[in-house]
Amino acid sequence: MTQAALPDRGPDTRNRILEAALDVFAERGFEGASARQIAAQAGVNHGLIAYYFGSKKKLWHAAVDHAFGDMQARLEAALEGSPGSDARSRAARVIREHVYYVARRPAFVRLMYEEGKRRGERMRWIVDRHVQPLYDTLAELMREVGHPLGLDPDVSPAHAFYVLAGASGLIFHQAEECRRVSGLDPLEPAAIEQHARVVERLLLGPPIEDPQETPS
Amino acid sequence: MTQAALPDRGPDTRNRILEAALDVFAERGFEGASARQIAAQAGVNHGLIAYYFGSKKKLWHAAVDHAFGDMQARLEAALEGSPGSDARSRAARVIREHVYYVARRPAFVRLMYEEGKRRGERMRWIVDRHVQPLYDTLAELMREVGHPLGLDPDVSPAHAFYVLAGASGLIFHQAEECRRVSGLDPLEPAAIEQHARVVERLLLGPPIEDPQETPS
DNA sequence: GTCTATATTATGATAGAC
DNA sequence: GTCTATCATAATATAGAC
Repeated sequence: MTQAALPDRGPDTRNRILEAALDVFAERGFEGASARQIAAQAGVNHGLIAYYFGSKKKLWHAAVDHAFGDMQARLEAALEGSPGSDARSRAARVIREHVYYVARRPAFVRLMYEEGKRRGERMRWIVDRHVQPLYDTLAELMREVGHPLGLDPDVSPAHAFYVLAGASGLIFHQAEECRRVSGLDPLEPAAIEQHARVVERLLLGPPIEDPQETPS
Repeated sequence: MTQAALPDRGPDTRNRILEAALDVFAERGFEGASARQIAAQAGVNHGLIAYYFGSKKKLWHAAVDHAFGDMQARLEAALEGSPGSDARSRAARVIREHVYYVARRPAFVRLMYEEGKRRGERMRWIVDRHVQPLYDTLAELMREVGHPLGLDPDVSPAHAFYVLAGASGLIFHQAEECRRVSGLDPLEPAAIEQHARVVERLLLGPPIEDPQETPS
């Protein structure tokens, strides 16, 4: 049961560091995060970061890859899970899946917002490796769905992409602020469901079918 | 003309530090920003920060107050500038004003996103002093406009508030990422106007009047 | 009002004991 | 695999010269 205090817990230690790194990098940014702080949050000695990852920079790369692992699998499942349905239904599934994913991992959104705002090698790396495939998938899906935002076909999909990303994610990115300013805890299940409904309706218009099932 | 290299330029030096502080705090966060870096960007000696503001913390407070000065004046002007018009028109003016403001001062959005994600005294200070009045104004405006998002009256205005803030601001917050992933420069005038149209239509539905004038 | 010098602390990285 | 000790560097803040 309580094997955490024993030695020889290598794989577990490595994962604990990766999870802690996502949280701390997301909260403080790469420069603001200290390796000692990540180690403390993971409950391990700070020397182990060098042992497992070599440097703070390599730890950051590993943490981002780790975080995108889940998400891509979930989005692909949402897209392929309903193969026969129409574009609007698949778009609705993707939107709901995204809202629920983001609500469950606010640190993921914070890291994305943090790194996307600054030119530099980390931004280029994360965009080319992870954001670009997402963007292409979403742009294709929006093309199929027929521009429900009233966009002309020659308008860049970037507007819709960032409207979706911002409308979905900011309330969870700013969860603490939201609590203080409005009294609403956006991480409450009812609030997550409400936000998913708002974003889906916003981007796709009123539902024309039965409501989608709640992502697990 | 070129008085910048002479001594006794007190008020100018102070303002240069405030503008540089907004940029650097927005980009690196409070902890990640160094007073030396702010001084370097302002083109002044780093000792002057202690002279004018006493500490990095007090400089941060002053920079935030300075940044909110503009914005509140602009939003009030947008609300009061068309006293006779209906709620939808005033909401459209506020939304367009907000999109244009955010596009022109991405550092402002970055600082708001940066500080809103973390519990702490800076978040409490900025919310109580600046965000809360904005939220109350927007919530009242949305109540008047009749919940165009299809929200029930008992749904928290927080959903719409963060949908608006995220949909409006993220593309400018992530301007560098947007350029790389899509090729679109969101700070181009045509892109700003396009984004304002998308967000207005998204939140308020298709326009029923003549198009609003472009904010100056 | 501007700048230099320095005290103190914290960081990333490494070497080596167990 | 894990932990302690240590080094070189960079940060904030302060004191004080001009």
